[in-house]
Amino acid sequence: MTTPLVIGLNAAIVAVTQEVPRILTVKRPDHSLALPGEMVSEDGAFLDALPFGPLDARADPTLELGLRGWVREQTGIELGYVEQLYTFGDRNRDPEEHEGGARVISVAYLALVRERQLFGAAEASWRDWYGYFPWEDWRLTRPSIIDREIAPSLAQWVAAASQPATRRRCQERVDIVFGLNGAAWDEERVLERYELLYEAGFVAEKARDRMLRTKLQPGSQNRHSPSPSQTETPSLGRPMALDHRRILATALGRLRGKIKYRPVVFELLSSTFTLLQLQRVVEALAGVRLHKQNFRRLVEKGGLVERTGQFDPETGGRPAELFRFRREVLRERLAPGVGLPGAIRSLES
Amino acid sequence: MTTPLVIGLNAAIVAVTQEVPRILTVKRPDHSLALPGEMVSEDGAFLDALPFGPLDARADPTLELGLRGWVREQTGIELGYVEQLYTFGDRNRDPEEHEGGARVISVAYLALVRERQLFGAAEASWRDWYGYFPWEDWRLTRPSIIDREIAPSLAQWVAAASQPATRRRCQERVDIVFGLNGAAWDEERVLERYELLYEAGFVAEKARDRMLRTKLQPGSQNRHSPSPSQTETPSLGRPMALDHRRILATALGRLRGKIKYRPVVFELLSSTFTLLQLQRVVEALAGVRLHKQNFRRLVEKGGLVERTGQFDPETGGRPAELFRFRREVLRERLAPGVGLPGAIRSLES
DNA sequence: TCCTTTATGCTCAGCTTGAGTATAAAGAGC
DNA sequence: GCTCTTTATACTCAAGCTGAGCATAAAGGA
Repeated sequence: MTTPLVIGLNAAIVAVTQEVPRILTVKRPDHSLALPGEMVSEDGAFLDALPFGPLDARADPTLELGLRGWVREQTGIELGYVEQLYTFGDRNRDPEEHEGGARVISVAYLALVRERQLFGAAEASWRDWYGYFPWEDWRLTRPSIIDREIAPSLAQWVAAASQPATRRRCQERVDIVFGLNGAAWDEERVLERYELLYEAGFVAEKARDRMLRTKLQPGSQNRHSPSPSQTETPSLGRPMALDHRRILATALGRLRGKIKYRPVVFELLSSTFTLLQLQRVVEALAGVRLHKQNFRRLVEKGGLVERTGQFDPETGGRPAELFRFRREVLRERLAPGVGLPGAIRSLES
Repeated sequence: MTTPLVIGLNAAIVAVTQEVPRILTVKRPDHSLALPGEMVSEDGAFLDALPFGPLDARADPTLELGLRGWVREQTGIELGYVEQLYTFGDRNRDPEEHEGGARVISVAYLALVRERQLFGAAEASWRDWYGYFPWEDWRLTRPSIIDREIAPSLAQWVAAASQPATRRRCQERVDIVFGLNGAAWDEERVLERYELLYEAGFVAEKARDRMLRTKLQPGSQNRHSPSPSQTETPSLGRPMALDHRRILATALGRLRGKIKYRPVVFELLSSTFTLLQLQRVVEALAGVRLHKQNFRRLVEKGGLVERTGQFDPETGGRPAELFRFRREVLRERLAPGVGLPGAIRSLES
């Protein structure tokens, strides 16, 4: 009767150590290796994957509890801050497994953990997330990969479109999304950038998915507006298993948005910190450098932190005062709803 | 082996007509009627429900396409703007159906449609969403239900807590969430408000769920910190089936947030409109009155609209110019990322 | 013509933001 | 000790945005 269904629970578990944002990955056998003419990850037989576990429909009372449960089992990490991200349900998300049978719907979560911790069972490791998205780190300089590879490749892709109107739309999209030709870089558009590269065929996942899909359904023709130049398609960024890089891009974009209006960064910091440490973590997430004095002004005036009176002598220069997060703001935050033009409080209009 | 799983697709379909925000509901037989001593909706044998359809794991290539498909079938509405909201997966979301068997995970979507439209099959109707959340409409005045019913009821609930510390925390939460005792009203906290009322036992769904749950699992004791005074528990707002009011609250909160930073309101308006019409729609969604001149300044300076040169003579006073949405802003929006203190564009820090 | 109603333009003070300048406090080298 | 380097932190200033209101314009009706 009904096709069997599996609910997968994926976690993008984020930590920041030494100014490097990291994501917890596990090794997953590369099923595509069995096929001929297949792109293979550098490591050979394994691909990076986000920690994954199926929902136990009988035992897990809640999706989130299910997630916490097997993350604990699998990595020894007790998750703190957890937030549901998105539910991925496209068919052929997972063209490899379950070929005959079950369809996998994945509910993805974002989790923030405080510092890197040791973990137990599975073959897990922390990886710099900019390894997967080298074009996202603008802290030191505009990433060279953009001008060296992305822009030319995408230009080719745009040029390959037959209709002039299509070409214009594609060009516009490329410019907006990657901040080219005068458009500003918007650090939140992580997912849009990844999806554009995927569509254009410049990430390894695209080629892999196409190959697997045609193998599974030999009759199906997929028509993408402009098709990538088949000559030397670059493979940008480190690939992941299945659609996990898409999930990670979603997580990254969401997190970059969220730190701007909710005090979630503190989940990543130890209980006391200097303002520069705080700033560095925000910068690591946002992939952008910030103005120090203004940052400190904002944070202090926002009542987000309070002084401890203690100092960190390890700064190299004048010792920095240690601060702690003021949990009270969670309750105070009276008007996080900035944005409505002139919300009338007095109701006498 | 595995408990059977069903993926449900729920849609909160929103339209605004004559300054009333409406939600598309269908009638659903009230399964709890079969039980003794049950709270019943005013209509008797039926409860309002959000349109719902199961995912066809074999046929639907995408969750969103599945949703669009059966919304078309069921109501004749062709959805335009659709956005995934949240995935609800708690066990006992649906204590009525599937008692022996399947667990239902619901992926909820928010959809915006342009004006009210006619529809085809099922018994569907548009309802003022403030019927479900009478405390959310602050346009004319602070809703009287807050001081008349909510505040006293919640005060009782707080007082019922045994621990002083618990009492303090609950009081704080009540104040923040409902804007009492000096806290400001935050129109985005729709879900928090509903959940607080649910926890405290002042919405009909709580009593119903509790009854059904204890009936299904007679042994289970649920312990909520303070339990509601069993005397005369009010039933605030019109109830819905299952957890649909929770889903609706999620939709409302999300929409109220989104209109502030993405031009989605225009999905609800016809192609040309006066600025006051635009403002009224925003106000209907936000549940708050806005300052007219400042609203128009913001909208115009933001480049969101352009004049048509035509005028609407139906205003009652001086005719208002008709505007249209400038689709280009979708491409322009160069820096929607307001919020990072001093993002350094020049990268020379 | 006057009044009412809505539309629209303009002002003004207070606050926030972006970008600096200036000063303080530590350690290292002499 | 003094000087240099390094980082921390305080303070300034102009530009722009926000909240609130005043003023004028253009219609219809008494």
